Amino acid sequence: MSDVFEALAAPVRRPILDELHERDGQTLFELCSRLAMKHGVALTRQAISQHLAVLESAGLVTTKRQGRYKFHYIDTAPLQAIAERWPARRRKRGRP
Amino acid sequence: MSDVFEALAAPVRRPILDELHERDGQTLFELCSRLAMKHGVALTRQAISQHLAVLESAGLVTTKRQGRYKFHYIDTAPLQAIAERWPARRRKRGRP
DNA sequence: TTGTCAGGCAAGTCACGACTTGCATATTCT
DNA sequence: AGAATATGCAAGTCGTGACTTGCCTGACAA
Repeated sequence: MSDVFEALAAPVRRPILDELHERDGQTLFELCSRLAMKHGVALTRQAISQHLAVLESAGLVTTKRQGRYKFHYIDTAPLQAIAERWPARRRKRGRP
Repeated sequence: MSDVFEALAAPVRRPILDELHERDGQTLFELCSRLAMKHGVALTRQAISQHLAVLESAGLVTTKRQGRYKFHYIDTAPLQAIAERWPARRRKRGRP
């Protein structure tokens, strides 16, 4: 589970999740072009591929191979677990 | 808000939040000893201090100065926002 | 005032992660 | 078969962040 935090650390990986959240099941090339267009991400294909590998090993992205294509799907389950690790508390005293 | 992710990236900073979540309003020295005891964190006081500064600038920790003591409080509000950025979706197709 | 305790500032080292470049593999099309 | 497409592997560079060390500031007590 600690992989999730490190996966979200890099600023580029958040737009990747945004993209997959908006349009699930994209291929690597698809993601590259859409990230460049809408999110201003100017990275090589290999860079995006490495980021996807990190996200996948963190459980935030699952993949499905089909012929020469590899489709990427977002999995938001680990993200929900973050908020549950430190549940909201009542305020003990007034702090500005 | 992107500071929150970078703040959570370092593995040592998560036990710090755990400690503050369990016992809110600790001082720096208090945190150091308790982290060493219960979480096996063997870091210098300055290291913990720097981590607390990162957590504070990310909005995850607030502080209150009182005499020569500085009390630290956890703020879980930014953590809830993480889960809301990528809301859970219905599964589009069966993926293992 | 002098000593002690809590915390802060600054600079330096060091390792790890992010990107790139270059080549290799596998699948589909003609 | 051969070319084009989609992706993977490996090594190398480079910057940034995590820790430490050393000294300084401010508050309280004797």
